[in-house]
Amino acid sequence: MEKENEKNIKAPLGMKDIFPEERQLWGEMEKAAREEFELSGYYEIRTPVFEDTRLFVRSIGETTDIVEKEMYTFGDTAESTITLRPENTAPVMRAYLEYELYKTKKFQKFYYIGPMFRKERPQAGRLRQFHQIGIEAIGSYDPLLDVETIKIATRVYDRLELSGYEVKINSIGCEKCRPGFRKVLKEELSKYKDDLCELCKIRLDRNVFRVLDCKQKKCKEICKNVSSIEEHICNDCSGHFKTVKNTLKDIELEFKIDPHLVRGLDYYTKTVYEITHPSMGARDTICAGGRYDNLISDIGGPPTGAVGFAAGMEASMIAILNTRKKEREKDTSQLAPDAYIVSIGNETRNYCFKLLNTLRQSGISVDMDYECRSTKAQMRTANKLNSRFTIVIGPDELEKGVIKLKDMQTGDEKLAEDANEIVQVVKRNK
RNA sequence: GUGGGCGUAGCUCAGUUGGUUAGAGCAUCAGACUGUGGCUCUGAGGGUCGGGGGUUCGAAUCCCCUCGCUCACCCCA
Repeated sequence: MEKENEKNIKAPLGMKDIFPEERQLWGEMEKAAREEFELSGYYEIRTPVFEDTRLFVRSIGETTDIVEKEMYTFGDTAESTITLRPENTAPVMRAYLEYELYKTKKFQKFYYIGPMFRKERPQAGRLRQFHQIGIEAIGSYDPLLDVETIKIATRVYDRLELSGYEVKINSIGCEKCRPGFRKVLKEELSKYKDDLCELCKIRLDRNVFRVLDCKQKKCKEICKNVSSIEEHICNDCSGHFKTVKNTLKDIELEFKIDPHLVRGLDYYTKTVYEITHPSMGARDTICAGGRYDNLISDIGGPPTGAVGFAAGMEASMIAILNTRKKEREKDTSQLAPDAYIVSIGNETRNYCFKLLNTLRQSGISVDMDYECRSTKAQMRTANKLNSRFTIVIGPDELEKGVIKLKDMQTGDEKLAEDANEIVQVVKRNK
């Protein structure tokens, strides 16, 4: 027991610290996403990380794994519990409903960025606290919006120089035609029941559609003999799907129809899509989305069409790093200060500190030594920080009232009259 | 929740059939005519070999348990 207590405290399982070097890529992703989203009229909404547990139970589906065993749920009041959001579509819909946005402006576009939580075993690109970037277009059934969201996702990835990703789409029907297809599928698959894997035998009753994306060879073979969703969806869904496909072609967006693409969350209807990347491990989806025309009515609102996607930031990042050149990873130029002040002798330190603040005031990023180290050590630090300039202040400079400026690229040194002159030179070289 | 793999210095790893004070590279720090970086050279610090128990004269090495990480499954971004 005592030994347990002596152990160093670590970050909780499946939760990661992000340090400055790698955070740069996070910033890049966020910037690319925000700019693309806003270019298309999507604006940021921030919802709480906690929600009433019932929101997720109703929207995601009571029998899904997420709700059954992966949610972080805590007691709130005596009667209610709150849950750390496992995804953000339901919270955004909740906000839309709660503020009755549909009354004043039915059609709205939002985007969000932030942490999500699912209590599962961590794996490559899959953590307990992970981050998603997503968009939601609420208040329309227009298939053009399905295409718009897909296009936006690809534009963000293009901007981040991710190559080789694949867009897969499918239609899973609506509440009218899905039950019929579910029944047919179950009947057809039951004929092969003995050959299905153990898991699929269970899925047969629990969630037939999941059999379609089983990875077992035998199950895959069997699925080839089964009729596809496309043959069974209603005219409305079929027409919608056709428009989506044709529009994607019109705007020359490459995609593949994947009849086995099934989503795990209950609220999806009609169009579902996924963006995958081959460089990943077994889990290759970096972005997934689709239409969810029943979600708002499921949680108590008026019938409202909606479509959107969520991209996993950690997963996307792995894909991006896999395709980028290695030099870019090491690029620390963003973290380098414009100048580093080397102070020689203790009596110069106060003067240096004043200069430091003057320069910062003028927009120059600058730092100095706080460990009273030798001149050589301070120079080494300036070099390691990749600082463009070094400012050297010793007793000589102090006495003459000048500032020595060294260009670390050329090695040239010169004397400046005052801080303002330093600012000019440094800014010229930015 | 289920299965596989792996835990030796801050990092990447060596470590022979069990055999003295456990090593290297990189990184860190310090020096090389004391006011100047990168390159080179020299040196230093840093490890209860994940933890606990067992076998043995002797364990990083063999056995058991445990914890951690990781990959995969279920499921999902």
